[in-house]
Amino acid sequence: MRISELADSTGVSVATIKYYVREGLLSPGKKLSERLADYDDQHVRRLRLLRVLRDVGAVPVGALKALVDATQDRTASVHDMFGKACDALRIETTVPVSRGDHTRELADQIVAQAGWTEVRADAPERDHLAGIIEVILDSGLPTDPEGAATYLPLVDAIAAYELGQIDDTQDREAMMEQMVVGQVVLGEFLLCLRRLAHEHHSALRFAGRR
Amino acid sequence: MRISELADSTGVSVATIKYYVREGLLSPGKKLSERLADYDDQHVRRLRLLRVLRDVGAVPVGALKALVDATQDRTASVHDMFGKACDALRIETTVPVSRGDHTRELADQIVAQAGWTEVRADAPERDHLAGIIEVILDSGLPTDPEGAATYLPLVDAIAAYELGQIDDTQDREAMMEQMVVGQVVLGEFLLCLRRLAHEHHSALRFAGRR
DNA sequence: AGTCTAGGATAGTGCTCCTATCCAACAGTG
DNA sequence: CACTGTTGGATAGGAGCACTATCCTAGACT
Repeated sequence: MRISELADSTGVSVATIKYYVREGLLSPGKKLSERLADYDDQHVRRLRLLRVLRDVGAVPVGALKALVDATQDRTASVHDMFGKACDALRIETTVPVSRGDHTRELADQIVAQAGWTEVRADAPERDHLAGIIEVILDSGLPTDPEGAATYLPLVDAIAAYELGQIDDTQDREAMMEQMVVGQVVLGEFLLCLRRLAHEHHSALRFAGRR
Repeated sequence: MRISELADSTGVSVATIKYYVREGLLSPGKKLSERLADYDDQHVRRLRLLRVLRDVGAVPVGALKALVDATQDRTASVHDMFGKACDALRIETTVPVSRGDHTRELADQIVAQAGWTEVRADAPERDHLAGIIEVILDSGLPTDPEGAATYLPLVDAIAAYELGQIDDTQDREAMMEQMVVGQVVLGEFLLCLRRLAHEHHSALRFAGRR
């Protein structure tokens, strides 16, 4: 398959494909000659994946690169690979770097309380959680921070379900794809459902009120 | 309070404050004279809110404007106001406009199954859900689409809890603020917890595997 | 009286994600 | 074999967003 066919069958422009190749998101086609290369189904798959992540998840190109790199590293275990994927997909929102150890302690406490014993002690996600907690406390949200307890079993059930869906009879790359798409697309799905539920419950409570 | 003091006490630059005023995110200070205006605590609050939404939620400035406008419209009920907030906060990710009615039906079915009877029949969120479902089906995710059933009670519990936290003894604007911050910051909180849970469950399942 | 600052307008910056153009080297076609 | 068209590679250009910097003059403060 030549580059123009690849473009046609994915709906991504030739210029964009070249850009992705330059950025290392897509391997160059197998060179048939100096001026002709061959692309295969792998390229189609990869390109579709990249577009879904960008279109639905607004994943920045740099994060996509990190994802690709993580898949490439064949020395890492599947779990380490997933860990890198999580790190890459945590969109860099600016949460304050926790000004004290207090919120970090709270974060660790939450993880412990949830029973997530396998989370690395130095996972960047823990700091991120601490940052978010700090924002919550600062914002004067009426939410009692201990209310985290409400979330934990629910979130755990969701994550367990999602992980359970992964088909581990396939190869590394396919598993990574499932993990990443699941994280991004099902994340959107989740937030979308949540907004719908908000609308419903808000109606019950505030429908007539001015 | 003059503009420079407002800038100092919120950490937002004077130039940015002027920009926000221009964009209608912040009302101009009360003019004391042709060349001097007075800003008060309301401005500080608003500015802090805007920064949290942008920093944590990466909410685009245009969406912030929509949020402000929704708050301003005093003819709408609290519920309508919340509805507009939801619409504004649905970050415009490009999900395909459902190519058939099939996914839209699935979406409606899910809403019905969840028991969210109060969701408007023409809520844009329904179409968004349909789009996401379409992406899920297209991606060859191993997730059985009926698996939505797993999510519904969990999401419903989360949303009900969050709505329950809103303190309705306060005024419109304060309620809106709680709603919006809750949606954005607690949304981040939720996704962060979910990533942690993913790490835990992935470790249990794939720790040793290459 | 002189310096400083506010407010308003407008232009420019930095970043990201493409998109367009140019080029020489082939490939396929008659 | 000539001709048209496409390719990979390089590089420049452009759109959109969220600011940021500059300029200006009326008025405040000392």
